[in-house]
Amino acid sequence: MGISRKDLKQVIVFQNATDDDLNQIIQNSITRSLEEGEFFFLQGDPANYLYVLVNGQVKLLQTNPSGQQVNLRTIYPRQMFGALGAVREQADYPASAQALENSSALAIKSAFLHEMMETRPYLSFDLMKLMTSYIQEMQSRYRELATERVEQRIARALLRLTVQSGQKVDEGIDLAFSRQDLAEMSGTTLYTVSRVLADWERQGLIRAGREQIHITNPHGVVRIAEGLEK
Amino acid sequence: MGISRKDLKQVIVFQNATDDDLNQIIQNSITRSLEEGEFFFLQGDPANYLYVLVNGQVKLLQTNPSGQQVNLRTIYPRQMFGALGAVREQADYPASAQALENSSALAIKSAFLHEMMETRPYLSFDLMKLMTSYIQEMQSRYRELATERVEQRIARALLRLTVQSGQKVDEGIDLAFSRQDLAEMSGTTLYTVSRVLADWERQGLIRAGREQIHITNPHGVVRIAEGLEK
DNA sequence: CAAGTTATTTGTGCCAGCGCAAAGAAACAA
DNA sequence: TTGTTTCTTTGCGCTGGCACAAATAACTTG
Repeated sequence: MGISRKDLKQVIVFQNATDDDLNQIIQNSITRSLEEGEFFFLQGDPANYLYVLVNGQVKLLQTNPSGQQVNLRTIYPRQMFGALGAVREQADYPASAQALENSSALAIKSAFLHEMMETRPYLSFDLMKLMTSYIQEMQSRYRELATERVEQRIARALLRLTVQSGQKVDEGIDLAFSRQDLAEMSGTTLYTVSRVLADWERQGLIRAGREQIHITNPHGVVRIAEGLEK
Repeated sequence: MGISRKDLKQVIVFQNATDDDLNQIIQNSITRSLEEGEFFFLQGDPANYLYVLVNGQVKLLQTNPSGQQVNLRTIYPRQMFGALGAVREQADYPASAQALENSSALAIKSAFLHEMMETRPYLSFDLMKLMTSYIQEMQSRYRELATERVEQRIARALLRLTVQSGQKVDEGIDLAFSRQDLAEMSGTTLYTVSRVLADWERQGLIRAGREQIHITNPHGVVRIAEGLEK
């Protein structure tokens, strides 16, 4: 199952690409399909390809020498990942990309995009916009981790997920993530996440189940995220 | 005191610029000189200018709604800062830039660079390289903050500073930073930094004074940063 | 449906690191 | 020199959140 020009045009970085450009990109790429749990690439691998997720869900994570890992971001369809390598030659991926469910992605040769960018300003330009948003997000998350307490960070993680993937439901929002996921996203442990969620459930803010969270009172969660509640 | 083409060429982002480009940049910019403690811009201001530091030292910091702040990075001469606004129109600075000592910087109109980039691929390209390095650094720091303990983070902060600004001395490295600075850089409090440094001094790793740290045993600090010591 | 696997909850103990406060030391001013 | 400011140290109490372990609970598989 391939990807059409029209699909590719939905990708933020390619929104200004010409049809001819898109065709070239498609010609210089292949589709990779992975099962849940498999990796598109590992931290430290040479960054020879960049990816556009076609379907599924992919987690970007970084591991430190002693094996602990943190979630950097979750990738949804039509988003690009692994693009850092297209900018510097001979770069290595600074993070790993793991499929959270069966996923397929378009793999574009880094060197090819690199070359295209040298003659197509709009492309670098759109990629830069993407990068600035990453920088800002990482800066905010860094600040949050440094200055905010766990409850607040978990609330923020939930809200971020809501924006990215939660389907709005009349009486709340449904999310499908494990305590472990949440812990990695908010820089804490699954034990703490479990306790906090149990607490919120008692307060009637959410209803929690196995690998899913239903936010019944989004406003209350926002208040916690903002640090308005103690 | 102005800045010459030759100086500007030292700036990483402008390394591939033509003389004509550099002249244009100089013509579309002004020099701003600030006293210690003053701000080039504040978080939330419209990002109308980007800066190239000519001399002095500038701290980029982010503040949360309740006023706590974290250090994002320190800028040294010939480095660019506040560039995010050149990419998105109508952007606001996501952080504040404060002069750590009397400093002067070349202020370039964001809109002007924006325009230049539309016709000069090399420019966006070099700026992208800079951005990727920021992203990677923020990702690492985020991971460190999430998974490493205070001692380790302080050691890393010291090493980062060593690379950026420390003059190598035969028997060690001299750094001029306050406990407060170190605390903001490693996401902790000045009390903790003070205690940790006192401890290291007892172990003979460093000698510490008011606003300065002399690393006598760099290798030992590296070991702590790597997490090899308990 | 029984057994196995994976996710979650919860109790308990513990300590790293925070926050406050107060005192000391260095730098600066006049 | 003496006061003032700024930076640093240190004692002390406190607690948020971690670590481990064990019990549930939910899902999967044959």
